[in-house]
Amino acid sequence: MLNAALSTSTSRHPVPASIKCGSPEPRSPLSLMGAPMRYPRNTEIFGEDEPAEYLYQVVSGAVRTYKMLDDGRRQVSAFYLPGDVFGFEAGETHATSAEAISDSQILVIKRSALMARADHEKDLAQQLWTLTARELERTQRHVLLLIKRAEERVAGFLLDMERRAAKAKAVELAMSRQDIADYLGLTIETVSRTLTQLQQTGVISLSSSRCVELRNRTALAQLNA
Amino acid sequence: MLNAALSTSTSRHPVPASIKCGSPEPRSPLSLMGAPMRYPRNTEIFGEDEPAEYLYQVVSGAVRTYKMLDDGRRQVSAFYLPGDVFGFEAGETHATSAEAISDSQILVIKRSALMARADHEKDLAQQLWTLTARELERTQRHVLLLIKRAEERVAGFLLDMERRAAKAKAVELAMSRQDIADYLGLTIETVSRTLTQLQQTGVISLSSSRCVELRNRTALAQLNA
DNA sequence: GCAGATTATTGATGTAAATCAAGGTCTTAT
DNA sequence: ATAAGACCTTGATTTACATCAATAATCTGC
Repeated sequence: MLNAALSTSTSRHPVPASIKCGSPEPRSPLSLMGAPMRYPRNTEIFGEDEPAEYLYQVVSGAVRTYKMLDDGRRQVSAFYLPGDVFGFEAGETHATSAEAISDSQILVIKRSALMARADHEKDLAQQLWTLTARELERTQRHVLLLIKRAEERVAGFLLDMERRAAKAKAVELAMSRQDIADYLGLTIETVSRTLTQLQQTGVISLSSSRCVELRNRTALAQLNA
Repeated sequence: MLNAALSTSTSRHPVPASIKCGSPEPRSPLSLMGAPMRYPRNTEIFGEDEPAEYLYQVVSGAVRTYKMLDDGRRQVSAFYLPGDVFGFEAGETHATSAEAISDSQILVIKRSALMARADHEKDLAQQLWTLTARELERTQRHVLLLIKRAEERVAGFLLDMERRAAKAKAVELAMSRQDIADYLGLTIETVSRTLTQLQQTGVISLSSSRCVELRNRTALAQLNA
């Protein structure tokens, strides 16, 4: 009952119901001709160690890539939102598996066709190289998150999501607490507690568990330093 | 004295003094024309956010790249051994700082010259792209290490060093415990204790603090799984 | 060889996050 | 509407690692 009191009166609904979450708008960093495909929630897009025949661009929805460890732990490598390109490997096989987090529309581009074109179109070759470089930068930021304390990891994650998400009053989190935990190297309990704590200190506000409003960006940025 | 007894009689010198550490031999993955430069131990090669004018290849010695966080923590991003190429950025500035771990000879190649050549030499462009992709894979393996327990991180680190080092009976660690700790997101004490423990269980043997013999690769691989 | 500095190890204690456990809330289907 | 299941939160306890502190080994120059 202390529990119920806390959750209904103070923590869970401190924001007007009018605040809506926005979904990101598709962007087009690369002029990609490809087949639009639909992937229902939780379906596999490709598997680890499968030949990397295609390159993917999210049109709508969200995607997670991950690796499974032998003992069942899962490391989520990245989240991809509308506009993002993923599945582009240097080698012949995928380094991770990919799944749709929610029902997603995804542009699927044949790798061989792309590479053939890149062979004589320098601009395209350059764009593909840039894609790899961006992915490297993203992964380096991920490393930087993983050496920090739980609160700092969550803060960094929220800022990243906000930066990449549609400009809206609040950030829609497409992924579950488990997904976030596996991305940040934490447990769902720690993620949940940390979010609650950030809410209690007024840094964020959760209108629902998947919709976060960043109320004090300065504080978050400080945690992310 | 328990201390002294332990360290002198059982743990510290269980291997014949004859076991020598090997240093890696220079390899040449890229035919790089560049100026050979000498960097004394602990000198800076480039700084974070500096314009990335050069690409570097280690000839001898060892290099660490790292980022400093606002509160003084240091994240070591990577170690580079003879043959390795580093400092190649997609953007115009370096994402990390780089320092020589030991006195090092390093080939320094002008980026603008390289890029100009790559513009009409497709093979070279391809090699440069591959470099970025390799770095990405390396960083992804680093992420995978950081979500694991201390013992697993150290095991993974040792296996990586062994794989990259010269074929020799034992692996020479060019870097300090602090460097290793900052790479693995641990403290020097935890790194030290973990190594001691691996030695006590017969998985490795330390002829000196910088020279490790992997006695049970299977056990290490299991930890690294 | 010895003094001082640097680096590494070890021990005692503290703490952030994991684990274990129980409810609560939201979603979906009947 | 209600039941079943997935997802999320919260509390109690444990634990892996950090921190604090001291000593030991190794390196460097005199």
